[in-house]
Amino acid sequence: MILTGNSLVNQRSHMTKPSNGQLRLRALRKREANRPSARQRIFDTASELFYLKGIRAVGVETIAAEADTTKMSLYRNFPSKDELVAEWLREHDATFWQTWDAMASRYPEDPRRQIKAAFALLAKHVADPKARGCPMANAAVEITEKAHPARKVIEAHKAKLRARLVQMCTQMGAQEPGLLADQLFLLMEGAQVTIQTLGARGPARNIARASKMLIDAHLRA
Amino acid sequence: MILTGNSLVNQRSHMTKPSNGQLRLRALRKREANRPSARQRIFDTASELFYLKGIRAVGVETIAAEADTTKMSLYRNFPSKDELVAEWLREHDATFWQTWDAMASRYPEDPRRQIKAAFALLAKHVADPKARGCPMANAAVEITEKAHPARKVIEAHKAKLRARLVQMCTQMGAQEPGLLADQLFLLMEGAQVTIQTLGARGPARNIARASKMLIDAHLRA
DNA sequence: GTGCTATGATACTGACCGGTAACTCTCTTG
DNA sequence: CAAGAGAGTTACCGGTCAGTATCATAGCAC
Repeated sequence: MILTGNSLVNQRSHMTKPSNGQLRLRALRKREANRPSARQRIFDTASELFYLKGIRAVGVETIAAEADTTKMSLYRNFPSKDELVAEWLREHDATFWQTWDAMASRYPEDPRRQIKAAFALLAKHVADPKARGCPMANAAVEITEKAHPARKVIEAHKAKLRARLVQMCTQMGAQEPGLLADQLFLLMEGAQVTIQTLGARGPARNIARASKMLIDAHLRA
Repeated sequence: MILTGNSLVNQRSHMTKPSNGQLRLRALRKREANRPSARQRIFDTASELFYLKGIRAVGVETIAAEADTTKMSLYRNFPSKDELVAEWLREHDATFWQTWDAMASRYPEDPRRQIKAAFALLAKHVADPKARGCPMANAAVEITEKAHPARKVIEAHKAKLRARLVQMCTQMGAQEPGLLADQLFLLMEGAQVTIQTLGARGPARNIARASKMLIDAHLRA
């Protein structure tokens, strides 16, 4: 115990109280209508930071601070940073397929148009100067440990995408659907990775034409 | 100073000496004929570890230990870890173009064969189960800081590669050399990145056929 | 009111990070 | 033999890492 002026101040500083001004501020912020839960804020912040700065470059402390909460709330909602990363990718997988299926259902029975729409979406994403490629592929580059919980999410996602492409190419009547699907896959992955080295004005900007030409060549055969 | 038994032992422990056995071992290893310099060992070890485990995943201490030396030797030969990373990529750039030019000079005036040979090399690399894609592209994913010394190395490398492809496609007589070059570039980058998610049996294994078909389609036009 | 749940705040652990100081040893070159 | 360069060794620095313990508080349900 330390004697300060005429008041007793407990040495354990987690017992010291914030000023009244601070208290009122926090109370106000907490009462904000529709304020997302701590879990949601942490998840959203982590998703953004992982994508923009990279997984290893972002610490849990930074995530918590940026989400306007503390590390304890992070660890109350997620078992570990690795699991938070895996969760982020799981959610990305879910929304990816949601978008994909919505797009596909707009052109039922027309795989050609579906693929065209998919590449249009990709072209749009790849033209965004803030984009930093595919979260899955980037994570695969950063995470080399075979046992990391995110790895199976990544591999499953990419395997599913490849299978979908094969399916579409088959429906389209391509003579070598496997080859065409892989070619399209390589174009997609290439576009996402090149924007990180040559930007939106690099090879990625030709992604739509590139895919069209490839499909035409296959269907001509 | 501490009195231990009847001998004076300086408290500063960096003055404590290793056992005679340790000394003899180190002396022997040091005298090994043709043992590369500390700098070389550090550089080689760092290159391998950065590539296989990732840049951020490898600490300077680990590099030094794996190179059978210490951190001090690392910092005597390289100003910082960031510069060591940049050096690694600079060397990769140099050997890349050495290989490329050697390959190109084997088929002078025949850009078609040159490209075929380039993709054959890529196919071989991509089939290696230990390969982890392109060091440049991987580094670009890991390094998000705009000021990092490695960034300009990466961007210059990829820009040069793209320019070379355009040049070759032009020589080949393609009607849209820029488009063909970008398509080939996307295939290359895609192949390197997909082996990290779907392995050598993924889409990357069709890289040679994919490029051939693309070139054929362009030349037919 | 009384709990209960979610959240907040702070301090702490042990490990590791990149980077440096200070000193010793050995080999080479003159 | 002397001088210098290259290399090795250990301890240390301040900072950050992921993860935990402990207590406080605010809102809600009953």
